[in-house]
Amino acid sequence: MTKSSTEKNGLKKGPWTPEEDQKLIDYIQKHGHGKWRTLPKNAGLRRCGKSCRLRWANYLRPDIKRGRFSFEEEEAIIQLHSVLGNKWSTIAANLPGRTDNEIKNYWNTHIKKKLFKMGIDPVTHTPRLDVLQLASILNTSLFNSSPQFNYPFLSGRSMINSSQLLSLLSTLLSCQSRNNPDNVLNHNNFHQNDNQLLQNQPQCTQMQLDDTLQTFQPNQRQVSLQENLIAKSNNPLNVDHQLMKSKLENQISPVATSFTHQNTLPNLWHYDNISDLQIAQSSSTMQCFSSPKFNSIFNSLLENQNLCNNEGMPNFNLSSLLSSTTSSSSPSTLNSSSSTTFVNGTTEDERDTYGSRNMLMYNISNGLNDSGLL
DNA sequence: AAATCTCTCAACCGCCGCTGT
DNA sequence: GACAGCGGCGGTTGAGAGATT
Repeated sequence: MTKSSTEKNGLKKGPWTPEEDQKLIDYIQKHGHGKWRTLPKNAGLRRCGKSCRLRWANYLRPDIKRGRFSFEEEEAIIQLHSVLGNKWSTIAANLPGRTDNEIKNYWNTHIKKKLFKMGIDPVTHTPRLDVLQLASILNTSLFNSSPQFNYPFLSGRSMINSSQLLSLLSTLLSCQSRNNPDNVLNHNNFHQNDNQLLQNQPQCTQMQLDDTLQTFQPNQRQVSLQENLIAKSNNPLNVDHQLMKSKLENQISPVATSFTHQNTLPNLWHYDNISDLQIAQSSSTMQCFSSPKFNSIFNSLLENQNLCNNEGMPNFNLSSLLSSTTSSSSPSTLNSSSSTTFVNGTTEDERDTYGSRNMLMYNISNGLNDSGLL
């Protein structure tokens, strides 16, 4: 039985016809909405009240904005979701002309995937643990012992742009998990399509992986967003998440706030305005990933067939991996895995680095500071 | 050109909280 | 306080369009 032919208790279900839409519009324009239970009968519709309310709220309402989500709207959704979770109606109240259903769909079909590919857990908005552990290994192996790979503008820092590493490693892990896509996603309560996402990753031949490495161009917006999320997850000001959440929920006005240029951040998804800094980052990253050392580590990762255990957690042997790939590293580098592993977030160095860069804190409502408190 | 696969999003379902009796 | 009715919300489904083989 298809949606279009479904009938129950004499009530029609499935897609609405233009005639039904017109009847509903005419009735509401004349009498207003509300009393959804009795509305369909009065309007001459063979639909349940719920169906009418949904049709009106999600499609027929005159103030509904159609079309693609803007980058500003996307930013807002991510920021609001990081605080509110799946409170789609509350999120929608802050996006003029957007419905909760529309936002929910957009989240599930676009943003969630995008965040996942960036190495961010879309549920917690924190870096994926599997990616973090790999990043830790690579960071330790590559950069602590290879000063030439440090970014010029970060010279002297042992921890370089980890979010770029996260992004690459997320890609790599996605390829890696193709043989067992459940590995990475089981613990995230993902939508069915998310497994498809991983299954759709191309088979990782060496040539394709080389291409991945050669063409990997970190996007500054991704980097900024990741860094912001990392900062938030480690910022002591954000510890009381519940308090922040309730403050925000109280603060959010049911009257939608429009997003002006001044309270939104520059659109960093675009590749168009690549700054010198980005070029420097990209070229340095290219240098890193084309290094023999990186290839060595990377090949070891690929050869490791037991990357994740049944719980979806990384399950590789750090010492064997490092000993097989970092023969030129100093003993202190090898031992440093215990002190620099990201398991609970980041190192002291990174807290310092990311904590000062709340680059993408979205100004959700006037009066809220960066921690979400008044 | 046809078959198959993938993605999107409108619509449904079930649950929950609020309100009135 | 208990119950019923209703509206609202979030999770899920599946038709159909578009992309790929």
